Amino acid sequence: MAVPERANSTDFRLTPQRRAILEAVRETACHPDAAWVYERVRRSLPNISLGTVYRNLGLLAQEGLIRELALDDQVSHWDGWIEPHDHIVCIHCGKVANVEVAALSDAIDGEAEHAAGYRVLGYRLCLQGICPECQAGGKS
Amino acid sequence: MAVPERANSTDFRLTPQRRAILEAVRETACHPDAAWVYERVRRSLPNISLGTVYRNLGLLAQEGLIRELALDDQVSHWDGWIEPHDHIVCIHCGKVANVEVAALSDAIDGEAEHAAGYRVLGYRLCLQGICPECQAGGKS
DNA sequence: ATCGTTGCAAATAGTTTGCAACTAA
DNA sequence: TTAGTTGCAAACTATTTGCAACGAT
Repeated sequence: MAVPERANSTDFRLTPQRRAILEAVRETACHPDAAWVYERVRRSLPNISLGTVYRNLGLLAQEGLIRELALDDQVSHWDGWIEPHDHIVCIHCGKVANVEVAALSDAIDGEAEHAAGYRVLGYRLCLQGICPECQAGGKS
Repeated sequence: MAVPERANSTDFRLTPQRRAILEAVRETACHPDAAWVYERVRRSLPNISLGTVYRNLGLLAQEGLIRELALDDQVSHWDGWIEPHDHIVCIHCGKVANVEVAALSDAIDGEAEHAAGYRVLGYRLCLQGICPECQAGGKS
């Protein structure tokens, strides 16, 4: 369960920019996109560029330190929690929460033989719903 | 099970462009993107513009005549089969096939109470795997 | 010295939009 | 004659890339 502190590649330097990006993604529960991370990191590193943020979000994910989310959005979102889990998106406000659908992995493995002859390696699941706040606000 | 021929809105005209786009999406099993549809439709309507294709893919989906896919791709894909079903993408060649994971809906409903207080309305599932052709081609 | 990394700016890809002309009821 | 639709082109958004300068080993 320990969060990796060290990257996989030997020649992957954890520069101040990368550390700040990693911390920004880890410290929030909001599943941010690149623009959010950019604004957040600029507080401590005002000269960082958006290109560097994009570059390093991808590289950090490649190193296994963060995860790219599979939301149905046209912008990429990122998650500092790298254990396998899924997400639910509020269709009203867009807020994202983590969900663990334990029974799902089994259900999917059980259905694998129906998968048109494909060998099934994994899945991406994203639930849609209404968050507690929007329910309270009278959204149906 | 009948495929709708008529759109939901009264003032939605099934113009030649729209009919051609609809037929193109329905006639193929390849789950095409806008560029593919554009090229296909240009055979019969050489002057159609890409903007019209984009516009009408969205409108046809809004009318319930086609579906937008929830693949993990940065480009939108479309499906003429509008009954609820999911998809599996080959991680080698990108080919998309339909899958029906019957047990899934129940499994997800059963897990709904764990969904961080959200009211669960639906889900998007996309399996990843290796297609028969790539398996035969020696891909692991 | 080397080689990964950065900031900047330009480029790219996919998609959307404004608008005048067109078209069917 | 009106309201929806089209083709065109420009605009837009998210992201990627080329490159010279920088910096840690």
